[in-house]
Amino acid sequence: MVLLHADADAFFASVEQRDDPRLRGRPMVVAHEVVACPSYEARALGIHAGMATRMVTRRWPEVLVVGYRGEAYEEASRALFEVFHRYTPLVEPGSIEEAFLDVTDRDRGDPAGMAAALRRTARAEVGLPVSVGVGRTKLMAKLASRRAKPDGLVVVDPDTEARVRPRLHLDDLWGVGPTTYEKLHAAGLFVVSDLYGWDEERLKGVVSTAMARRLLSIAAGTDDATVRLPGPRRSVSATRSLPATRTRSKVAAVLDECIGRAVQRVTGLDDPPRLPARVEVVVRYDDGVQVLQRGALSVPTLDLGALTALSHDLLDRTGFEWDGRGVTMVGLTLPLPVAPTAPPAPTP
DNA sequence: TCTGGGGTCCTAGGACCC
DNA sequence: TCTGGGGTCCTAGGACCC
Repeated sequence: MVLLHADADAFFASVEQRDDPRLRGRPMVVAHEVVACPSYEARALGIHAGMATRMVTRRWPEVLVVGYRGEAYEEASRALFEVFHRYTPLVEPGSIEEAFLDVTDRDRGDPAGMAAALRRTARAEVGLPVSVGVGRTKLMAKLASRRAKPDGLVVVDPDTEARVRPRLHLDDLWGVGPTTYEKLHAAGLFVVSDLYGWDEERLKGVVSTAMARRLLSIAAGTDDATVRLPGPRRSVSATRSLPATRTRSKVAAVLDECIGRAVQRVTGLDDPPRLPARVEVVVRYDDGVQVLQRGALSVPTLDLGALTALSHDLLDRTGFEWDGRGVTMVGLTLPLPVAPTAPPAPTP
């Protein structure tokens, strides 16, 4: 197997720098209330995603701030994936800006050459820097692209893999987050080689069944190398951060704007559109706590009136008005049914 | 200092059925 | 009337990813 993991660097910021020459080579951030994506020049100053925008501009007045342009990023993503598909039909999106590509038997024995060609094409035609990692499994390709950033290429060949794999730290594994690592740590497991000698039954006493299987396959070198084509989108969400507020009308107005955006995106997804049967409304408070409320529509619909009525109901149920904290984010998710029915087969 | 504005997947438990 | 074993579907809640 030869897998590539292609990952655009500082994606939102790179799109902005591409579209506005005045931003190129300068520290800048894509941000609303907080920073969503700093350019590499801004990262060099110590700026990272999640910082309050006001703090950034106060401390680094030379940093330019631009707003979030969702449609521009989606268009750039489409162009990027169009390039990916020239190298193989087997493309599994990881997010708007990254994908696994299975190029087994297509790379003419020169995966590095193919990866370099992909990077050149993305740069020339889409105008974006893309880092690429090459490996035998998804994990290896992913670790390689992480190592390749920014704007680089790293190949993990079998010899390198054999050397590196046992020494991988468990919290560097994709899929192992703080909660899981805490459990592994408590069981005395820190690196991949610590898993040698463990079996599934025993590891299931530490982490969930699925996680135990995944970890043991990583230790055995038989981890996931299957690139899966994307299925239909499972949900669409729209959220928006705002300056901490307790004013009901402000929160409701931002939520209404999110409903509009989400409905538009669902409508653009399929023809005819799939209709949500439920709505989830989320609120984040200024102490960082998030509250989610879910509710069912009486009938699946994209009708703005019905969605707004239910969403406002759910918003009330989050208790945002009376618990004294300010609201710093509000939004909603529309879970979508898997495609209703396949189109009828053509009649012979 | 643990976020933005998006997403996916897993698991537990209840409802319901035979 | 109660118990039991087994299956499926749905939802809530988390963990995790960029």
